[in-house]
Amino acid sequence: MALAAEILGDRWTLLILREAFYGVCRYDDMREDLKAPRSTLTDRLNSLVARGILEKRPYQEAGDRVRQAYVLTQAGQGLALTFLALAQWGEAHVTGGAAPVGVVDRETGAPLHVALVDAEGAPADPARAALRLRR
Amino acid sequence: MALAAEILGDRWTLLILREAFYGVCRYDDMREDLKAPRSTLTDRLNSLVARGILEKRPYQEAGDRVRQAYVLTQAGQGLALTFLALAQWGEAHVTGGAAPVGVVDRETGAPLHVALVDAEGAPADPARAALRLRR
DNA sequence: AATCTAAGTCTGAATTTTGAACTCAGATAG
DNA sequence: CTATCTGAGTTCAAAATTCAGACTTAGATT
Repeated sequence: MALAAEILGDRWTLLILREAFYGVCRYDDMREDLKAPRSTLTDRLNSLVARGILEKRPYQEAGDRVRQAYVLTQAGQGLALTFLALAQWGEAHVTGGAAPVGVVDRETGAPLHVALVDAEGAPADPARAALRLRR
Repeated sequence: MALAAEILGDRWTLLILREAFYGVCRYDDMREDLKAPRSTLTDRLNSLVARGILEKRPYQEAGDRVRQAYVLTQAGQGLALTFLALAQWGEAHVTGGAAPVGVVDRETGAPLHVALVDAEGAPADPARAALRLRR
């Protein structure tokens, strides 16, 4: 987890990834949303690409020149659960219970949540969880 | 989630919280484990206390003077799922699948994992999840 | 030929982080 | 009682990072 901390332990990186999860993928759009300094944004995007979390994909809209899109890789998508858990936490503990957002199924709109489950999918109490070395 | 990013978006804060989850609660123990500069560690611990994530609790061991312990508050405990999800991600994507650690039930040792579930507890695909404003 | 725009690079000033040394208060040793 | 030790900080100057804002570049448009 030390490496995960190294990757995510940065104010802008977390926010950039949130943008990516929202589907924002262009440099200037992110810059506008986040109001991050250009040099810092460039730097963070490059590290995320170097780490294999984002991918720089050239694309071309009709009658326009080639642009760069930053999109989540498979590994980047894998962070979704972490972000959802974080959003859920913010909802419960930071905004004081008056939840402005919730996690839902994007098609049916049914409420979803992140939970700890055992091998059979039965819910488990997070307080019982421990990190163990595997053999 | 912007606030969550503000709180966690920091290299040391993430590592400090990991220590707290492992049960390390004394300043000097953390300093030794993390090799963080004293001033930075002091600063981060204070912000975490100010945010209500850690609590500074005086305690006294027999024949010793009073010490300070930094322990997770209820809100801090709430971050467990986020951390477990992050550990699970690191396991799957950073360490290249050769997982050194896993999440288990601390009493039975049964493997656990973080998952997205619907209202009935049935598993859902994280790719289907979206953040929505609540009415 | 001049202008526009997305996506940068460059620059010097402001802020944050760092390591090392110093402080302070209570416990314990001599 | 005086000296010493230790946990938990402060303080300080040097080094690294971040910032805002100006400049650059390569295609597309006027």
